[in-house]
Amino acid sequence: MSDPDIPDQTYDLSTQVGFNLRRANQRHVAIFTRHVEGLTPTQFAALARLFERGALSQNKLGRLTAMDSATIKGVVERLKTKGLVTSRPDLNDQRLRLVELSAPGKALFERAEAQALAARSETVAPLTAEEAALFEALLAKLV
Amino acid sequence: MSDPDIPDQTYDLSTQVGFNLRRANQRHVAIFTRHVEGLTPTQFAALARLFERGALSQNKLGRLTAMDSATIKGVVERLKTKGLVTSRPDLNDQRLRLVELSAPGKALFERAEAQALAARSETVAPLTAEEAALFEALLAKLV
DNA sequence: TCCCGATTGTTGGTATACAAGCAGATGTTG
DNA sequence: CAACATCTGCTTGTATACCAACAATCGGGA
Repeated sequence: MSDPDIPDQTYDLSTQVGFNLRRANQRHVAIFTRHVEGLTPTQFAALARLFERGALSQNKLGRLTAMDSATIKGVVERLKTKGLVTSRPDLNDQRLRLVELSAPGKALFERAEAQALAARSETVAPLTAEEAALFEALLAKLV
Repeated sequence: MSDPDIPDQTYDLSTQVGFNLRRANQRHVAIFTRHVEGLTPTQFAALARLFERGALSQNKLGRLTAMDSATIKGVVERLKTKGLVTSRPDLNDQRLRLVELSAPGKALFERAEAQALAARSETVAPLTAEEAALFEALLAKLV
């Protein structure tokens, strides 16, 4: 996974953490894309939240998946195009649009869950089990 | 830094690493943006590589900064618009476009370096020095 | 020398990601 | 109840990020 063009030692230290966070994320997205057919990581995250919580307003769903309102709008739109979610106005609060999993969306998520698990395994494969647990704990402090 | 809307314990475990990598990267970009005026993290990375290596072909610069040819093209274009880099054809190999720092680009990078260092510090601030070193070492195995 | 595979840069398309500004709906407070 | 701040969702603009396809160029081998 290491590119001989990118030196490990001589790289400007001041940017390493940010640069490597970006690269690690890129690598994970690539792995996820190979494992999970038809869903991007963000789309999968949205489905996961809807699966665990049921109907949510679009903005609330965005907060739960770390996307701002402009981003979640596009994600929901594409999920709707695929028939995985539906959206309808909230009758009690006319500002809200309630987003909900469709039956195909629920079925797809349940299949995708195992694939996402495989992607996670491959992502942390360069680490031992102990290292992976430690890394995840430290990473959780940085979000 | 933690969002009460995003539960720490009950979140679907299968996506945690990828989801948190994405969030940690988002947080770093936000911190970087606050600290470094006028440069995105990717633009800074490109300037850093050009600073340490001198003139580089566009694709080579892309590989050194982990961007594909389509992405690096846009980055170089915007850096050129800002007058921070120049580009010219390579006389020995007509496929190549050599990209090089301009004097203002070099000056800006040298100022930005300290700011990027501050951004790095804030990014790992939730960790102790030992934890940060460990995290960086583990992260380096994942890129 | 001719051919052919590999590399470079470009383009078009899709998908995040965020800032800023907007209108409509809501809720609170004087 | 009326003024006001807040929230929601939308839109525009900018910036990654990657895939796929393409033309021009280069390099090596028959």
